[in-house]
Formats: sequence, C-alpha cells, structure tokens
Amino acid sequence: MTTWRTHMCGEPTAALVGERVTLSGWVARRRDHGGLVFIDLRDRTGVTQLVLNPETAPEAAELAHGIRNEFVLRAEGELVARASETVNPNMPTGEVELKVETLEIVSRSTPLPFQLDEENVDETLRLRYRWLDLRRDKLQRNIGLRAQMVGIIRRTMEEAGFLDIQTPILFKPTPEGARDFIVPARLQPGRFYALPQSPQILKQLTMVAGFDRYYQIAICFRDEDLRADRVQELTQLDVEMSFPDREFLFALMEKMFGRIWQDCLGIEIPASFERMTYEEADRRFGSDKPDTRFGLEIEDATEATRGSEFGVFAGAEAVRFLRVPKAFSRGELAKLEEVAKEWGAKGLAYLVFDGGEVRSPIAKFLSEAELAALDGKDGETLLFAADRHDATSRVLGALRLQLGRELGLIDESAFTFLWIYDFPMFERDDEESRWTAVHHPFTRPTDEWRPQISEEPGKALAEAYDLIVNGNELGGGSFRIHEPDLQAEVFGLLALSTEEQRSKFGFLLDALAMGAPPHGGIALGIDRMTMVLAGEPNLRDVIAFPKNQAGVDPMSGAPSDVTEEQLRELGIRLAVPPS
RNA sequence: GGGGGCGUAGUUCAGCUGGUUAGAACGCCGGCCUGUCACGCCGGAGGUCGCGGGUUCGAGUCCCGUCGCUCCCGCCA
Repeated sequence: MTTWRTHMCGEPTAALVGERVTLSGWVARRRDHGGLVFIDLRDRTGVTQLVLNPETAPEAAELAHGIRNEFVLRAEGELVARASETVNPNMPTGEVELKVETLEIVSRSTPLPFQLDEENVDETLRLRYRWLDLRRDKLQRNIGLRAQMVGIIRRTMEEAGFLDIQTPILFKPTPEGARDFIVPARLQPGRFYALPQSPQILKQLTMVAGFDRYYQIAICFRDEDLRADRVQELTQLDVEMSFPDREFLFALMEKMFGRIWQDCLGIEIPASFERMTYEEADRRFGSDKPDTRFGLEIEDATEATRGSEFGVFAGAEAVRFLRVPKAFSRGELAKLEEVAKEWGAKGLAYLVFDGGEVRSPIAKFLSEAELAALDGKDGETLLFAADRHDATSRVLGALRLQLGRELGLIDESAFTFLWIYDFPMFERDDEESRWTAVHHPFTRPTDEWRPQISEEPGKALAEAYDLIVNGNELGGGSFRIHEPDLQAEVFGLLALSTEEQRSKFGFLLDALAMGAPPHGGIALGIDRMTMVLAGEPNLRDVIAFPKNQAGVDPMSGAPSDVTEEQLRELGIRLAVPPS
C-alpha cells in the first residue's frame, strides 16, 4: 500500500466491499454515457471497473469525459458490490466496482499508433512502440513467466551449491565458432575485443580455479542471420561442475524443469526424462531434436528392396519411408514432392493404398515379396527416400514434421522432455574437407573412444548431450577435456596448427596443464525455454526489447552511425559510406 | 548469399477478368446519451494504394526494377 494505491487493479473482490480503495493504473477502455461514465482501469495484475456518477461525484465525472485510452489515473472511493444484473462474469473483478469520489489524471496519452486489443499489428510498428506493445496481456504474461522462471532457476542452482560468477562481456575473438561481434579497443589501437558467443572457456577456467560449481545467467552474442527461434543476443543458463557426474547433472536439470512447469503452468512433468541416443533419434525420427509428441516414425526398407528391379532403391545406401495414415491425392503428393526437393531429395517415390488398389508410378517395379514386406494397409501412403543415409534422414525428418502438423497428429497440450546423448565428436566439412566439432572443440570423447579418436574421427562419440522439449533444442552440454595432451590432439584433428592453438587457446592449454579437475556442464537457452513454456512460436515475443530479423531495433534505431570523432579515436576508417 | 509470402486511411482489412469520386470496422474530432462492460446513436476529418519506371485511352489491379518487413534454406564451434 502506497499513497498511489491501496490495491492492485486485479485484486478487488467481494471481500473488499465497503472498504475505501485507491487504485492507480491505465485506462483500458472508457464507456461514456453522457451522465454515468465507466472506466476499465488496468495494471499488470488485472482490470477493475470504475464508475463515475455525476450526482455523487460531479467533479470526477466531469473530468472523466475527457479521458482517453491509456491515460494514467488515480482513483479513490468506496468499493461496492454490483447489482446482480450488472455483474460481469467474464472478469475476475466482475462482482465489484470502484465508486469513484476523487479522480486524478496522473498522465495523459496521445492517440495510440495502434490499438492494444488489435491482433496482427505489423511487427515493426509494435517494436517501434514496444512500451505500448508490452502492455498487452500476452506480452505481460510472457515477460512475467520469464521472470518467474529465472527466479526458480536461481533458487535451484543456489540450493545445489552453484556459485553465480560473472564473466567478461569484452573478451577475445574466437573465430572457430559463430561469427563474432567485434568491439574496437580504444586503448589498444587496431585491436578488438569480441563479445562472447558463450562463456565456455571462462567457465572451464572457474573449474580449474577450484570454484567447483558455477552458474551464470549469461548473455551470449552470435553475429549470424536470424530466425523465428534465433536471435543475435541470447540469454543462457550456463552451468559447470567439477568432478562431474551425468546422473547428478541430469537429475538437477530435471528437478529444475519440474519446478518451473509446476510453478509456472501447474503442470506435473515426469520426474526423469526419456533418453535416446543420437543414433536412435536419427534412425526413428530423422532428427537430432525429435518432436516425440507424435509417432509417424521412419521405417527402413533398405534390405527389403536390396535386389529390387527399381534401380533407385536397389542402388541406394538407404531406402527409408514414412507410413502416413492417409491416402494422398495426386495434387497433395506433388506438394509433398516439392517439400522433399527443398530438403535435397531428387524426387519422392510413393505407394498409395487406396480402395484395394495401389496408386504409384513405381509399384510395377516392385515384386510381390517387396510389396508384402512393406505391408501397406488400405488408406495409407508410404513416402520413400532413397539416398545416402543422412540425406534420407534430412528429407524424411522434414516431411515427418510437416505432416505431423498438417494432419493434426501433434498433441499441442503435451510436453515431451528428452535427453539425446552419444553424439558424434566430429562431422565432415565437405567444403573445406576437414573435421569440425559437432558440439565444441572442448568436448571430451566417451571413455571408450578416447584412445582411438584419431583413428576413426568420423565414428568417435562424444560425452555430450542435448535437452529437447517438443522438438526444440533447449540446450546442451558435455564433459570437457581436462588433459592438455588430449585437447591438443582434438585441436589437431580440427586442423588447428600448433601455432594457432597457442595464439587462440594458449591460456586454456596452460590452465589445463596446472591441475585441471575433470569438469562438465550444460547451457540452456532461457529465451527458448520461455518460448516453450509460453507456447510462443516466436522468440521476439518472450524478449522485452528484441531486434528485428535484420538486427535492427525499430525503437531506438540501433545500430546507428557514429561520429567522425569517435571513429578517429578508434583509428577506424569506414570502407563503406555511412548509410 | 538463395527461395517463398506480405506492403491500400493512425490500425486491421476489403477492393472481381484493368474502368466513374478507393471502401468497411476500430481509433481520432464534434454532438447526444445515467448501468455499460467490444456501450449505443448522429455527424465529420483522415489516402504519395511502399518507392521508381514501363504497358495501356485508362493501373491499387498487369510487367520490370527497387526498398522494407516476415518465414524458410545456407550459416548458427
């Protein structure tokens, strides 16, 4: 209770009837009857109806005629029960109203650039007037959920003995990963800091420093192109522990998510999450982040069609298919083929089992035995990909997701939590014909693979894991390399010369050589977690002040030009004219 | 870097196979209204049809270019 208000606008109930109440908030709507005026007064907690009666409060009623949407008011009076026929069952405070005696216009508003209750407002406009946009129910809820979630995260980590340690924002460029945001260093002309893509190395150093358990809600910067689920500055829960144990780490995260879902949504989730190897996820779902809210799993027909007369099948490394519970029309199949081609397929072979017939251009090439092995039921369509194994995964994984959505197979109210583990250490970069790290270069191989990663880098498995919820990668982590010789071996496989290793990561190798404990951890995307929690398809709607897809903030105009003087101080000359 | 979609009052949208003065709702301005809750009623203002060019007797509509936004691919250790 302050001089501004005795209650929040969402609080008045029948229990408060008869009390003197003062509310402050925004005008959500005004209904001016010429005599009586009704105003819906809103704050973060809800809405209460104000009634202004010219007979009992002539000054306040007079003032109310000039009030418009989004004015800020302070209203004082008696909270009264509404007559039964005027109760509004659609609002939580609908049984009561504030009979205003004193009204104060605290702050006025110009006419709004858009209506707060209008749907589909152009996003540039929303971002330009973000302070208004944020007043809308949905964004109030999203930002509120996010704050609640971060509170639970901090409590959970503190209880488990993790120390919140801040790491620098101005750090060293790390050209191995995403593109860096670069910051010129005025005190060191011609040199640059980089904004961290993640505090990865620094958190490892806190382990070498003996802090044992570290966490941080860290902002990470990646200068890459944006998507609905990707921003340039992301917030992550960054966690690291010494003498790590995977069961301990998984259980801690499961406890944290359990609390978040319970407190924020009132939903009980499994006490421990399902687990799946990378190989199994790829085999069954064609993805390393499968959405397991629905089936439609990929089936394999490689062996069944090995000797087929259909050359495309017989000659392919893998023949795999989706068994879709629908007999598609020719037009639908043409569209699906377009999708398959977008994902790199040359075409889309299919068998439609429809009314006792098989509709398909390829059926005539398949033997009775082959058809029998595929076991098509009436009303089904089998969609095939025949190619290298990874290509069939890509195509069928994408088709599966699209069909899951289109055919309504996804239970939108469900949450499926899933650990994926046993990731490969390396993948081949065909363009540069070298190995790159699947997770990052500091990830250790599994104990089994440790002695032999250099012999078969393409097969080596990493002690790495991802957490997937409803097909969204919420984060991932690994156990790290704490032995300088192993780290050097991995750097070598990644085609980093000894000189590069020293210049880029010398401090890490030095640290590992001075008593580094085994350590490992995880990082979870706070923005994406909020997205899943709030059921938002777009990351920007869970971030208070996001930038658009071009990395521009329509509100402030950032990024912007700097003055000649600023550039001169930094020793920088532009090679492109200022836009 | 590539592909798809969108761009018409302040806002959300309609505008047909090219054809008179580009409409509606909300918002805004003026007036009326004492139980509304998307209050109601009467009246009014408000448009570079993103921008440039072309085709045509005539372009919001067709064509070319361009800009902006958005979704996706690439990219994101």
